[in-house]
Amino acid sequence: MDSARRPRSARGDGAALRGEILSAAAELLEANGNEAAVTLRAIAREVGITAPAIYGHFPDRQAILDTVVADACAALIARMRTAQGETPRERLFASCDAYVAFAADQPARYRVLFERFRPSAHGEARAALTMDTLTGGDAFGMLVASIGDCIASGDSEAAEPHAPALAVWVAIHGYASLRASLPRFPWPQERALLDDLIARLAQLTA
Amino acid sequence: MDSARRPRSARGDGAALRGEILSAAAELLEANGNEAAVTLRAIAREVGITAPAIYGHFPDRQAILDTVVADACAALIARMRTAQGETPRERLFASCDAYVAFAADQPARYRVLFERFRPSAHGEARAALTMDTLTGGDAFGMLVASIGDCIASGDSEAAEPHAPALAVWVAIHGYASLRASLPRFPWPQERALLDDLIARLAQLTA
DNA sequence: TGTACATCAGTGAACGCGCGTTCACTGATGTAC
DNA sequence: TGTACATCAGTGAACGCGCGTTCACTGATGTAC
Repeated sequence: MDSARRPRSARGDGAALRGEILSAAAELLEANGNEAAVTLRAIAREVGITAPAIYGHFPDRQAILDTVVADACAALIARMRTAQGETPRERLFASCDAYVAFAADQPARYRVLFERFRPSAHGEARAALTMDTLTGGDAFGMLVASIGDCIASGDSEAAEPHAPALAVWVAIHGYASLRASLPRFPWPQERALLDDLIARLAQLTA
Repeated sequence: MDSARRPRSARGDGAALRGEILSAAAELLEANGNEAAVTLRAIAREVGITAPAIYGHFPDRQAILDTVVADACAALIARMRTAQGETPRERLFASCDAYVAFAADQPARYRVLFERFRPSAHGEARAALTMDTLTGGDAFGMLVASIGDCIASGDSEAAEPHAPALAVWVAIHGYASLRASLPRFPWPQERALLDDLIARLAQLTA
């Protein structure tokens, strides 16, 4: 609740407010854990402007949420893409780590990401485009490729990469979601569980 | 949107409305997919009464949502408990099936169930009691017991049941959540994926 | 160099809406005498 | 058997609130002549 008034941007820097609006929206989303808390008035309070000033940068409230989610999606993919590793096996673990770390760092955005794919009662699923991005050539595609590399190098005993990649995705999604939902559950220490899920489902060799 | 007015209950049957309120709340939750849609006025419209009539049966709006979630939690556990099977292995599959089927039938309630465990910014996590119920002696405990039986019968190669049970829980939660979130994803047919997850993570013998 | 003007980056007041909740009430129905 | 009364199961009007969005505006700043 930053009640201080924000100094007006200089002449050419009107676009600076756009970024502050998006940051505030993301912050409100993470702090409250639900989209309903991200109101134009709450954003305005956070940024230190009045609510109508937002309309200079976004056509309506929904556009802000759409952008926050699209940015989060891009960030997740970027994070997976830059995951490093010496061997195919290490690259697979690094990609999964990046995925899980993203969900741990930005749990509300991670959750809202998936809520947006679900076709709603009113109108079609939002961000259908981002679904293709996530499941098509990118996040899921990277898992398939990574497991394909493990098969080629002999690190995985799987016959083909698609089915194991889907199994791994389901498992790391479950891991990320459940850890976020049940922080008080006595989770095993370190990475034992996550590594076990990946190793068994990607059919890695001992 | 049932706009017909509901006939007044007979003298002793005032409690009948309570059930109709809970059904309408659950229906609104499933139809809209979010808690915000479950308003007292929407419930009243659905049932065919006026909103203040609800206060005869629940102290406030939150109590209705709490009850819907608690009922869902009890239904999930009951469904798992009545899952049948000839062998330990079949009983494990049947329990997991029951879990996944519940999430598929009542996706919004399943999701909200977990949202409630998450400690929120304002106040502590609601329904901490139900968390113990779900993770303690019941849903998770049933998985542990079931895998323990598989180990005893030689159906599982695991050394102990706790870690595999957690892995299986994570995986079937991921499976249930992801299928609900991405209904348009090209999921493999039949039960191939789910069975594979369970078999590998519970370390079942071939 | 001075000045009129256009533009930019917002403000402040107001609108109509649906919401949770309260309050006083109403009309049917059972019970006591 | 009749009647006064208590109780039950709600209704209807109203409250204050925060919301998304609109509208007319304002004051600083750059630009043309």
